[in-house]
Amino acid sequence: MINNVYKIIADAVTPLMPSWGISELPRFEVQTPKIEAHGDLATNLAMLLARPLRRAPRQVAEEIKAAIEQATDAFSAIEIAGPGFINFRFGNAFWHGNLYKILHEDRAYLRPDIGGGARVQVEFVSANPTGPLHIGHGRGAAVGLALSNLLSAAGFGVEREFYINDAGRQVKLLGLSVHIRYRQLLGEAVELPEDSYRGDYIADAAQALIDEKGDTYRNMAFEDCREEIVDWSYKRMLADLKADLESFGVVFDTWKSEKSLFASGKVADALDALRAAGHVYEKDGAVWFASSAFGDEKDRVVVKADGEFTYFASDIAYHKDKLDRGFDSIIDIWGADHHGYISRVGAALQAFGLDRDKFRVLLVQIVSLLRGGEPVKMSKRSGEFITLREVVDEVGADIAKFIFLTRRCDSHLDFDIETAKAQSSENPVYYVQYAHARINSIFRQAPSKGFQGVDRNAMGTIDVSCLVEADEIGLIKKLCRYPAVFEGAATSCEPHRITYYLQELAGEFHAFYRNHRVLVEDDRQLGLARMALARAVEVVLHEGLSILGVNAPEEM
RNA sequence: GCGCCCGUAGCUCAGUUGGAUAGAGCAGCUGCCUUCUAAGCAGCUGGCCGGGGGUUCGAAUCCCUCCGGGCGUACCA
Repeated sequence: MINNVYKIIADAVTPLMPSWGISELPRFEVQTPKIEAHGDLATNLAMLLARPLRRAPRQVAEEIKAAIEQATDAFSAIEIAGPGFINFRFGNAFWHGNLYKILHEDRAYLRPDIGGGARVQVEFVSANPTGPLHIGHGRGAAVGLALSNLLSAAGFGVEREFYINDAGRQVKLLGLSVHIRYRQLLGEAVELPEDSYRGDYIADAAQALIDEKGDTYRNMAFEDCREEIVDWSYKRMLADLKADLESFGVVFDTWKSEKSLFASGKVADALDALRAAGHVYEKDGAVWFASSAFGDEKDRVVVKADGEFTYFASDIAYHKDKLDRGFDSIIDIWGADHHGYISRVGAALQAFGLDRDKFRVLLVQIVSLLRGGEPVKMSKRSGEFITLREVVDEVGADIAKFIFLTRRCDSHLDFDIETAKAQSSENPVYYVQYAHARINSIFRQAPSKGFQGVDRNAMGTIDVSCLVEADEIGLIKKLCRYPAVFEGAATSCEPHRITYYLQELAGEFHAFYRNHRVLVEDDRQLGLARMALARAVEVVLHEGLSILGVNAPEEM
């Protein structure tokens, strides 16, 4: 809609350019005004032209208005207002026409193609397989899921990836922790080191190891069975992560192993390539990547003096590998505490001669878990924390996801379990789902109210021209805003815009529902038209919720 | 010290990438169930957009500078 109008304006005005003495139009905007009195769409073109033409903006606006009226009858009114805005209004027929597009579930309408098939990889969660997921991972998962759905709907070829940190110190520590617990369970008097993992899940793993392997590793030094135990332990943890994510509704396309990057020589190759290009040097017994040459604050170590690779070394190889796999862009979703890594990873990509603009990071801020307004105490060291699974079991996946998506991801989020659990108006999820359920209820009632045999999947043939009341037209206008919201959300990678839109749409529907009967028994035509409108609302609610990864229930 | 993020109603937060008179939800008051689901609707109250400068037709939004909060600043992950 906006794009069409942009073109109409540009085409209508182009013939005027010679007389204005300009060869190019400024980058003007077409927007939906906040206030209804300002029309359905507005452009700032006249104000932008005022300066180069050295004329009063309203005077320029008059000229533009005349040109547009000459060129098209698409608008029912064109008005000049304020400092020089040109406001456009559409007639009811225009809105009825748009309603048909939604009723035909025109994909090109609800899902404008902005990706053009470009391949995007979204990497998210990527939690260390050393313990259960916590609430922060849940937020990352919800954002990653919604973003993937959004981009996929917008015409990108999306691949969801989970990066497994199965090569570093953390998984070794996990293995050690499990081994020691294992020996304790078998009666040995051994102590857990200070920095090891604790928590019941370690003991559970140790018990499972006994069940599976007996006392095979009982009298062995950790070093002698390290590989087997580490391997066994993290795979067990990973299986749990995967199961938790699946029950949260998140499924990945690929699981990329850090260890495999080492095994295939990609880490060594990447460092060699940097070395060959002169971006690597040795100092103090360590190997450094000269990232400061590419905008990083300082150079970074890639191989420590003890010969171990740093986490950053495999990260360099990993991100190079992502682009080598042919993605047009790669999006990482990280916890906000990792923001310092953005510039160094970007530096590495640039050093390889790759386009670092293809690399984008979404930072997801910390989640504060509350219960009834009080912070929930969590201590990682003692293993006392509430897991994502526990939260999801308590409040439900839909609610958790929706709440995670009610904020921009770079702002802090308070997640109150009690509030989330409450089946009350405090809960925005229900508000939206309820609208969807109400519409379904209408269609269930229809046959008993004189509307037998109305197929709600085929309402595109119903004459809706009798929908002329302010509530009705307003609701249609709201529906027509969806594509623009969708496009904005996709291009800015901000799925929360969909969340807000859905709340607004649900609100308008609830008001409409309260004020007008849909199944009007003494006016069949009006009843059918309103059913068509309700159906369109249902389609858009369903569409939006599906992007958020939230269910749209038919009954509540 | 340096870097990144944030500061908007009592609380939690949006704000269409610089637009017109600043928006929701919750909390607080007031009404609305004999009619398709009251998990709902209508109304009232609530603001120096952290402070101060600047950029321009126009700033919550961009720049500078203070104040205040979070995070980062490892041969940790």
